[in-house]
Amino acid sequence: MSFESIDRLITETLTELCLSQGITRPKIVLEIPRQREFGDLSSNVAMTAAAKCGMSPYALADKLAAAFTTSADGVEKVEVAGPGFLNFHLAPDYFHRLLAEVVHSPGEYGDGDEGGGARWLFEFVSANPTGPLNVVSARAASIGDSLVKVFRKRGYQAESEFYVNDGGGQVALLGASAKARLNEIEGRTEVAVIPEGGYHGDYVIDMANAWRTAHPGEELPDDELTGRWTADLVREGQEETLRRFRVTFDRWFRESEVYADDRPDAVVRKLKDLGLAYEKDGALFFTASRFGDEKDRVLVTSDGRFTYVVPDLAYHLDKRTRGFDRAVDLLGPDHHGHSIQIQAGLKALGLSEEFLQVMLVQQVNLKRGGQEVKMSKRAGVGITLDELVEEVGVDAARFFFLMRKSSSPLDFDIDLARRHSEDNPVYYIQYANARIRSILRHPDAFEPGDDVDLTSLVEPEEMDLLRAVARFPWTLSAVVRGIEPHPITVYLTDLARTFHLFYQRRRVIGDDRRLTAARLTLCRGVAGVLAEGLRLIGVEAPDRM
RNA sequence: GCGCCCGUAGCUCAGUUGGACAGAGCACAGGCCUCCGGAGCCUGGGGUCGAAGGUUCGAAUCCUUCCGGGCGUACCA
Repeated sequence: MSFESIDRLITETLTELCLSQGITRPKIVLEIPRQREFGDLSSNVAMTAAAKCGMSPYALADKLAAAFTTSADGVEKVEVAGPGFLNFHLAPDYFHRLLAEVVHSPGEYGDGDEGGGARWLFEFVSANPTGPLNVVSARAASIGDSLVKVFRKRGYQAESEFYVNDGGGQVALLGASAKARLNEIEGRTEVAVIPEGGYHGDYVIDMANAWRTAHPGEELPDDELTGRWTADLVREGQEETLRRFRVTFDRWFRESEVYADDRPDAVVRKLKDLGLAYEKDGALFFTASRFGDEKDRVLVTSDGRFTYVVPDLAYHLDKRTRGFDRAVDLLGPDHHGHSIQIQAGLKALGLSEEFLQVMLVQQVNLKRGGQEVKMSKRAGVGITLDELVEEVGVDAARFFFLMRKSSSPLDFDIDLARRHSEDNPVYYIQYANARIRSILRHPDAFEPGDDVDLTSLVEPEEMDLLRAVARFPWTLSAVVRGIEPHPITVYLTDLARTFHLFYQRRRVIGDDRRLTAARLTLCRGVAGVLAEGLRLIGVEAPDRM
């Protein structure tokens, strides 16, 4: 009997007992209790529904429990405990069958259909093409990529997108900076001044040199053209960096594409038509304060240019037009004000408030030797994603970025991340997998076969492992509910720990062939879940370390 | 001022859409390799869940206020 069928039987029984009466089924029906003695699953329905059913929690719980003792297979016993909890103890057989499924197709274990094919677009990183990616982008890349993978696994049509801001003033500033660098290289020092707020990083020198190589002897174009050319190069570098970080995007969407059909104009026109825009001080304002913003916002500046929010609104409308049911934006903490503007704008333009979900990914504090490592992309100093990966490796970096909830600032301990030792959680998990693979490689190991008899798996360490395996789909479901991949790292650490304990106390390969076969199968199942879990967070699961 | 995020063990953090005596790692103290990988395991001490009210059968979790910390608050993107 599965979670779902228990859920169903509770609902049916409840309906029978309390009859219609317009009673709505309580929300939380089943959970995995913290304490082992409370069973494998527990339910609080008796307490939440007691008043509505006109019974005491105990009386209701007893009646519900009775429904199970008669008809449920897979459920070993149902107890009423505490203030009225229903505790379900599942039979070992339930877990044995589950394990057989896992081993049969480990890549499909944890698949779900709660998405129902809904189309979700995840936009993340979306860094300006004006410099190398920094570590906040790296964190967003880890989070976004994992979300897409998990959402797909749970039945969503999830896609990833990188929005390239190649149209703004920052790009022209990059162009001016590159020109200054080129002038500097070629000895025209009197015009080799990087403008106020420009880009000082060494990569700009590389860009200048690249320009010269590509255009020998040519005059320098204006800032904007130089900027666009340079930005293209920077963007390619970002894509390459992300590829090395094992993050690829379904689409790179350029701001310039938004301009193609004069869509920013259309946005402004529509807001005007709706009477939600007005002129003041020579600029055009949007009545954002009527849609939850703290004040009205400028759409068109007094010198006739669109502010950032206009093409961005057009871009988000485009997401809807392309047929996405929901859009999720992962933004840096400095974009908070902007996200409110976008939400207000989309609401004004008639989109439902649920359409866009903004997740603010909090900052990353790099620490080395106990000291904070400061960074500033615009000044060209600090740690880039490339440098971080070179120092700690992709596996550690991706895992560390998911060790905290994305809404919490993350302290990234570089020393710990590069340490290949027991206190590094990445290796702790990978080690569990490598250990299993090593057992499976053992000369006395064998292929248990599909009809393996698992009934001998009854020891506490074995049951703990089976329960941990059973929690995997549960964990993924939590990721989807919270739009937050962090539970995966917590889960994998726990699964690895449970395995290490099992390994320490129970020998897999022994004289009893039936028991050996069962335990080999258990090992394969655990390794399968570890590998699939690691895949979802972009971390490798090596057979040897 | 306003907005968002965060205050849980000495340190870093879990705590599943409120649930049954608050968990883990690190650090500290002690133990475990004839035997499938010791990158591992076991035992132990440690917490008025920032504070005070409120809602509830039940609160670390929800509401209010306060205290403390971080970030943001542009006719930049």
